[in-house]
Amino acid sequence: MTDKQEKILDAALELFSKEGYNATSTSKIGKKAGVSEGLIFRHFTNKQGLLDAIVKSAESRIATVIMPIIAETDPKTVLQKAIELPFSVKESEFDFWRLQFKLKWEVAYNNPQKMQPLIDKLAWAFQELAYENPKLEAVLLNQIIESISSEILKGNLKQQEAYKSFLLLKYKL
Amino acid sequence: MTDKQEKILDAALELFSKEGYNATSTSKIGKKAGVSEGLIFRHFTNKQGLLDAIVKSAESRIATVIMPIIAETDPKTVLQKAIELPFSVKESEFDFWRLQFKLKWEVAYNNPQKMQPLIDKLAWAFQELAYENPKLEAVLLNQIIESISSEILKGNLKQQEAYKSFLLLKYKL
DNA sequence: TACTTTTGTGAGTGATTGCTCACTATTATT
DNA sequence: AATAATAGTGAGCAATCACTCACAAAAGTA
Repeated sequence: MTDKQEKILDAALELFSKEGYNATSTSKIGKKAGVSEGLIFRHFTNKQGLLDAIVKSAESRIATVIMPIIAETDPKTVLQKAIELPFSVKESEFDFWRLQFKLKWEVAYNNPQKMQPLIDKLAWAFQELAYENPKLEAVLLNQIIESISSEILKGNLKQQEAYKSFLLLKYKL
Repeated sequence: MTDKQEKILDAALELFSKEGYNATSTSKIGKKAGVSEGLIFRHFTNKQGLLDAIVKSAESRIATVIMPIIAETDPKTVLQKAIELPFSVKESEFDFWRLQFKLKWEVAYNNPQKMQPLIDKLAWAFQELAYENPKLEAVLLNQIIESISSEILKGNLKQQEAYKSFLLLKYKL
């Protein structure tokens, strides 16, 4: 991975995230990365290949975030950490996460369930805590977490601290 | 509103919803609508104007769906109707709703909070039912409703009936 | 009927798109 | 030092983009 390759990936991530995949031209990416347009195709074959590279690197990044929750052995802590997840996203990573959510609405990009391991762990936690319907509880909480994330990324969620406490209370944490 | 104008709007709605705004060319819209490309610009000025027309007609459509809930006087029925909302969307209207959700991620399109009246009504219902934090409860339930809707639109939500019952039970309805 | 307005066409516009390619600069291998 | 492989450039490609415009058909009005 050369220096310029990373510059290209960074520029593409920012532009795809802010303007969208189709609205971003390869010429814009080259300009933003300070690189000739042709180099993009040398390294990533085509525009889709550039997106693929970004998505691939995303998978490990997502795994990193989810891992500490999966590894947790106390069910209450699992829920707590899961709820706190969206509130702890750093602003420097907003571009990255915004792109992830955007891609969910792009038919072109086939979206595998990257959050499934987390859902499974949540189901386990709810089971341990003797909830009546642990699987559906897990699906619901995962939905809540994702929608909080997207609201935060869009800058729409006010009084985040109050909302976090409210949720923790709801799950008796 | 001429016959061909509606044909254009229908074609644009379907294409914007399925492929995305930027990925849809005006030539494709004209072809799908069975109309010369130039006619699009005669009636809607430019491509953005076409999207604007769709969005404008969307507002009344959304109001129609929300109205019966706003008009409801029994708090429990308000919650029940709100929860049932996403499960009752007809497949023939999927294109329309999918576009609404897609636009939320387009920076280009300035998104006013069309659901605010519903959130306010939910807050009122929770207040009536003596919930501790009615406003945050309303925000949460609205988020749940929206995320269920998007999961259904993406074809990702299995066992819908079980999930609906589960939610109704959670809110003691 | 004569005239005006609106609806509709389709060829044509310059700009931009994703991408190629002949070429040079740099780095790695022998 | 000579050779090979890789990294990088930028002009140029056909295709497509959103959009215009001169014109014809249809509809409305007198």
